[in-house]
Parts: sequence; C-alpha cells; structure tokens
Amino acid sequence: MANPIPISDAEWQVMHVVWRDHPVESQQVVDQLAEANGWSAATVKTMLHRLVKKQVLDFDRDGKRYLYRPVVRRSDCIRQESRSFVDRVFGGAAAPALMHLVKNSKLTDEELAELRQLLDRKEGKS
Amino acid sequence: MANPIPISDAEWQVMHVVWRDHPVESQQVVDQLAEANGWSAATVKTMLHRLVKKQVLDFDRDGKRYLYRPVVRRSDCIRQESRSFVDRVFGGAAAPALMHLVKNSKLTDEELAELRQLLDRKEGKS
DNA sequence: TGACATCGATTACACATGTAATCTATCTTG
DNA sequence: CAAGATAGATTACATGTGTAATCGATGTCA
Repeated sequence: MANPIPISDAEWQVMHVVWRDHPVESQQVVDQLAEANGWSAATVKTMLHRLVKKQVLDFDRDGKRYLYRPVVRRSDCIRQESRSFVDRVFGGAAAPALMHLVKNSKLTDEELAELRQLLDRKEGKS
Repeated sequence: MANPIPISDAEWQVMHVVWRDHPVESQQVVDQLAEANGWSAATVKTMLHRLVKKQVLDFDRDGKRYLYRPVVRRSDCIRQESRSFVDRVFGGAAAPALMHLVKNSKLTDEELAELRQLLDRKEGKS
C-alpha cells in the first residue's frame, strides 16, 4: 500500500519488459523497446535510472553491468493505475468504466465467457 | 477523430463540470471544485484558460464574463483516455483490463446484471 | 461619475516527462 | 598493459502540469 509513485507512459513500457524478463540488463530492455518506439539507447537508460530512483526498480551488479529487477509488484501498479483511471475519467465509478470498455472493445467469445464467469462469481457479494 | 489532445488530471475535473453544467461561468466551476480540491480560484481559471487554448473548451461572452462550453464530446475524450489506459497498462488488451476491473471493483447486483446484458449482446459479434 | 469589485490575461515557478548527448569509470582484447 | 568499447552517471533542454499571484480592463453601485 501507500504507493503513490507515479509511473509515466514511457516508464510503463520499460516496466512491462522488466516484469516479464527480470533479471534484465539494460541492453535487453533497449533491444525490446528502442527500435519499436524510436527511442535511442540513452533514452531507455534514462528510464531505468529514473525508475531506480523512484524505487520501482532495483538492480544487482554483474561486473560492470546492472541486472534490473522490479521492486513493486505489477499487480499493485496495475491496481493503482486502474483506480486512478476510473477516478479521473469516471469520477470513481467502476460500473460505467466497465460498460464503456465492454462496449468499445472487441472481445472473443472465450473472453466474453470468462468475463461472464467472473461476474457470476461476484453475484451476491455486494 | 484525430484527437490526441492531452487532458490532464486537474483538467478532467474541470471538464466534468463543464460537460455537466454548460454553459457555465468560471465562478460556477470554482464553486464546484476549488474548495473540494483545495484549489484557489486562480487555479481553476488557469485550467479553463488552458482548456480553451487546447480547443477542448470554447466560450461565449456574457458581458465581461465568459460562458464556457465543451468543444469536444465527453464520449470522445473517454474513448481516447480509455484506449490510452488499456494501451499503457495492458499493452492494448482490453480483456485483461476488464478482468482486472471486475475483480477489483464492488458492483451492485444491478450493475452486474447490466454488464451481463452487454456481454450477451456482444456474443457472436467477434 | 468615480471607486471598487471582478473577470479574464499574463506571468511565475517548481517539478515531471520525453528525449537525448556527453562524461567517466570499467571491461575486454590485442 | 594500453586502447578502445561499453555501461551507467550526469547534464541538458523543451514542454506539460500543478498551483498560484498579479495586472489590466470592465462592470457596478453609491
């Protein structure tokens, strides 16, 4: 809890890679993101640096390289970001947010089924 | 379309009021938001000014006052912000975003029912 | 009509963010 | 061991954002 650390757009991209591949060295992150986003290697390094400073990442040394790893859990960041989104755009009301997303997304029948299951499991829990 | 106008957190607050109450004069917006957010009147004025500059709001004159009104539709802004959220946090995958929100929100049985209906209506549309 | 109250415009300023270039320390390799 | 490659650290800089104070124009009220 108490996790009001803001993670920017570009930083999220980096975090996705670290959560997926940690421990990672910067070069791997560069490989994953630089070209795809039109970023220079330096830009990715800056992100890593800032994320360490924010204590969202930490690293272990491996010779002169760093091996980065997450300090905060992906799920916690997602929770925080989702809450912030629902607050900002829907004044905190989750239902309208869900309605909107359902209406505006393409979902496979499998995904629809899975969602229905989730809804069923929540029934009566209010 | 072509709406990459960024609306900040604080600006969203202002927009909610304008969408709801337009035409509004700045004082009304101040009344709605200043105290509640610990903002000074000047801060709210700045927001209005910036939103006009971004062409998200416009106004008609009423004597020396302005009557603000939205230029962009709420639904368009919501769509854009939702897409940006899903992209940033879930790499563009709507289903996981929905799963997460369902799992982490309290929803009344009515809301659950409404959501189920929406899902049913989407079935087979993929 | 003149002083005051208000309104919007302009200016301010620190911090965040996107986007790097450059510097410096450290490997590596001949 | 020396020179080059490379990693991270430091510095840079424009723009966005939160948060206002102040300024100048304009209504209003006595």
